[in-house]
Amino acid sequence: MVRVGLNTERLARAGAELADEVGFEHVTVSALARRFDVKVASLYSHVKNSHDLKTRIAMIALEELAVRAAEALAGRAGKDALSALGNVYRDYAREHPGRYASAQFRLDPEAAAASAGLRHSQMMRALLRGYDLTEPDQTHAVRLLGSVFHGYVSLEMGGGFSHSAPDSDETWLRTLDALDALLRNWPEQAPEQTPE
Amino acid sequence: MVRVGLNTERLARAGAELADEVGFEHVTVSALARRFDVKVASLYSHVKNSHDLKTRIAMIALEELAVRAAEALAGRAGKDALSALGNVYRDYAREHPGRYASAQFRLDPEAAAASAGLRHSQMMRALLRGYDLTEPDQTHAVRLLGSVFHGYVSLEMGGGFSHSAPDSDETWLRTLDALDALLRNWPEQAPEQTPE
DNA sequence: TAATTTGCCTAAAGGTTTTAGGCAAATGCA
DNA sequence: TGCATTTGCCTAAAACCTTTAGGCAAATTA
Repeated sequence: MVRVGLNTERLARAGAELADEVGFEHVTVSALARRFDVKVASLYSHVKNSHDLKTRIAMIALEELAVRAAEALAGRAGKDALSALGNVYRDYAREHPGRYASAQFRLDPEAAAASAGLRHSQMMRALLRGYDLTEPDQTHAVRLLGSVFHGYVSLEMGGGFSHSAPDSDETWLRTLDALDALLRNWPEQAPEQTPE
Repeated sequence: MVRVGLNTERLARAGAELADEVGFEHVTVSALARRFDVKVASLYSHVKNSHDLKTRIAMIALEELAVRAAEALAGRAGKDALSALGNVYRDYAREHPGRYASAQFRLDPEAAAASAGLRHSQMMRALLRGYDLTEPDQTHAVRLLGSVFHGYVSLEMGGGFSHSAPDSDETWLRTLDALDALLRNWPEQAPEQTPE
């Protein structure tokens, strides 16, 4: 009886690869066992359950994204930094669709705290130092940036922008232009609207 | 042997309710059968398979969203229309989280064509008539708006903005302000950046 | 009323999840 | 080196979900 050498780390990494190949929603403990040519039950010594496996995959993705983001931001500021950060998310989603999807997996509070999630918002804040925003606008802007990046990438991955002109690459560039313009020219709180 | 009176329509509607109660990802043919107190196999006369069921739920959600959006836009223009449309998506997601999630379900081309998807982008375009954008900027703006609305709502639903100040409602208002400012002041294509 | 269609059923096969208990390989220690 | 312990993968089994096939009875139509 030869041992394959499974462990939690290897399983999670293989799970991440599997996610990229078949989609995060099709990652199963069974499929992972098959990939190691091992019986399913064997995995349960290394991973608590299916949810645990998915959580670990998500943590890998968040970590990889954070590393790339930090690299991308190093030495850049302003629009240059904005584009670089946006491209990190977009490129990662294209290279690793399953991992990217996993990063949206809802983590329980404990996992969330241990994840790279906080670093992501810290990097957004670092980026915003190149613009002239103070609290609470900075927080609003962090959330807006996150929304645009995530929203754009997920709609694009879902095929929302394909098969219609103009090219999605073009829109992406214009989106970055628009965000930059918006951040440089962040509006005051709008006066209350008076209906009629 | 009493008949419950199943049909495709009722199943899809019940599926949508189920989605709101247990989450779209936990909608199963089995659970739906249980809800009608009927054997699982019975559903397969009305619904092709699990994927078909989910597709139908997504179509319901897209349709309901389109109806709400049309109502919200009627008689409004500019920022007023922008806010109304954004609130449609956000409020729908809060009232019907499972249905909202289903609207992100990737439809195959045939279902997509038959869905209310097109009406959604047409309404975005209608909204943008209140701003001064011509093609291809209008398309860019449609995509940006879709990204922000979807991104914001899905991050907010995922708990991304909770437990931290300022309030998510506040950010939402400022996000609408920001989008309005951006659309009123849509930037020219930015000059190419020269690295170094 | 008879014929047809339709609706729900039983049966069954195959896949995923998860727990329990067991044997053998690897490791640690005398 | 030899023995004890730990660890890794196994078999077995229960529970649940998906899907197909074939059947009988209720509803519909002629």
